[in-house]
Amino acid sequence: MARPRSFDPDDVLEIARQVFWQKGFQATSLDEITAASGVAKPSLYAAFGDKNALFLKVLDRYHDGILGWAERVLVQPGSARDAIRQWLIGFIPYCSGEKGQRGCLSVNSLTDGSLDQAAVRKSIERYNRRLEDLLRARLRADRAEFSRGFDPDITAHTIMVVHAGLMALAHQTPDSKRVKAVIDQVMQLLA
Amino acid sequence: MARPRSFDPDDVLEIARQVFWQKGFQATSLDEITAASGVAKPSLYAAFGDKNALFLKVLDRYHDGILGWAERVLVQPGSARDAIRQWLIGFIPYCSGEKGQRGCLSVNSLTDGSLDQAAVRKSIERYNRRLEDLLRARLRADRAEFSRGFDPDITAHTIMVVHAGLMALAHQTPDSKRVKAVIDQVMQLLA
DNA sequence: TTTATTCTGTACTTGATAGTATAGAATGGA
DNA sequence: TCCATTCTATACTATCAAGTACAGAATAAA
Repeated sequence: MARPRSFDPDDVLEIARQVFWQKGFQATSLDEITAASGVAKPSLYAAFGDKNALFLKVLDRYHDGILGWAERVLVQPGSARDAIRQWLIGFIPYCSGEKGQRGCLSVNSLTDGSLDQAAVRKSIERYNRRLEDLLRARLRADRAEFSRGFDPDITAHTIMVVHAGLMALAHQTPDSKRVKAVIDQVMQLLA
Repeated sequence: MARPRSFDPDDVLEIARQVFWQKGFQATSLDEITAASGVAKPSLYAAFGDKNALFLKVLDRYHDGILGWAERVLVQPGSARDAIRQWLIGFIPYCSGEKGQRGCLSVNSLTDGSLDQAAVRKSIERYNRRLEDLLRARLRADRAEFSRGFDPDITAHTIMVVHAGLMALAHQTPDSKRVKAVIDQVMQLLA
């Protein structure tokens, strides 16, 4: 029995994500989000809270999206090798070429010294922990694939490091072939 | 025949580096650098130019420091394996524990979307290129160490990716043992 | 149609910061 | 001692962004 909201919050989060992703948290003003979304500041504040809270919602949404996809890919039947390889290959469009230039919102935020808000750190830590858990679980489950000395725990972490490195260097717009070659080489560790 | 400068520019660059490194470019105000260095803004502007120029000088100085060290370590006698291993091991104090929390100034700047100033990109690209060149040159020179299928070029790039990944994840203050385990595992690729 | 309620848009306040004007201080030479 | 020159410190301006007050618009129920 009141005036309904004139925008879809999820649409605005999607637009805000693009702006934050492109320019980073600090450099993004709410006026830019207003301009991009057509939603004025008071409505943004009413719907999402202040700038920090809005960013946190955007980041969580971003994490959920990637985690959902990872859960699907990393649990598929077949060998652990193939599942993990496919998972890494799936990042290539996002860490090479023009599109890769923005890198990964999560890695960008992690390396942003101005974002020491505890909540942002927590969100990223949780995200990384869950990804690594998925990798480790799969490697442990299919341990029979690998040689005797194989260590699923360290390997899971190494893959996380490689993933973060690819996303960091994505800002230099590497060629997708180059990225693929790195992934192929790292996959040698799963043996 | 005029009043001499009352500060050593190199000292100020060192202090500015610490502040920029801790908080990032955007979040660092010149007032903070003034407070940390004791040098007032007009003197900073006279000596270094505006904030962008100051940051660029800081970043170049940072790059030169690491490159100097890399040149020494990566050219030392013995096997390429040992040289590269030692080089990676040398980063451990900077990408683990309390001290590692700030990460790497170069990686942090690379992933900072607000820093699309061409000059900063160039500086980082040049730095990464020179590091990768050093790695590649050493791997090529000692190719005899490795098996027939070994590819020095891709391996050099993979090491750069791992390096960037370690520096990105450094912000989560990993245990140094964990970092060392990753390095040990990646060194398996040099065989 | 009226009304309570919630949303929206304009315009404002407040605070922070990049960059600078200007006056005065410190130096080496005449 | 005095002066030309260059540096320094205070204080200022201008700009920009976060957050908000308030008036008016839109809805559903009565």
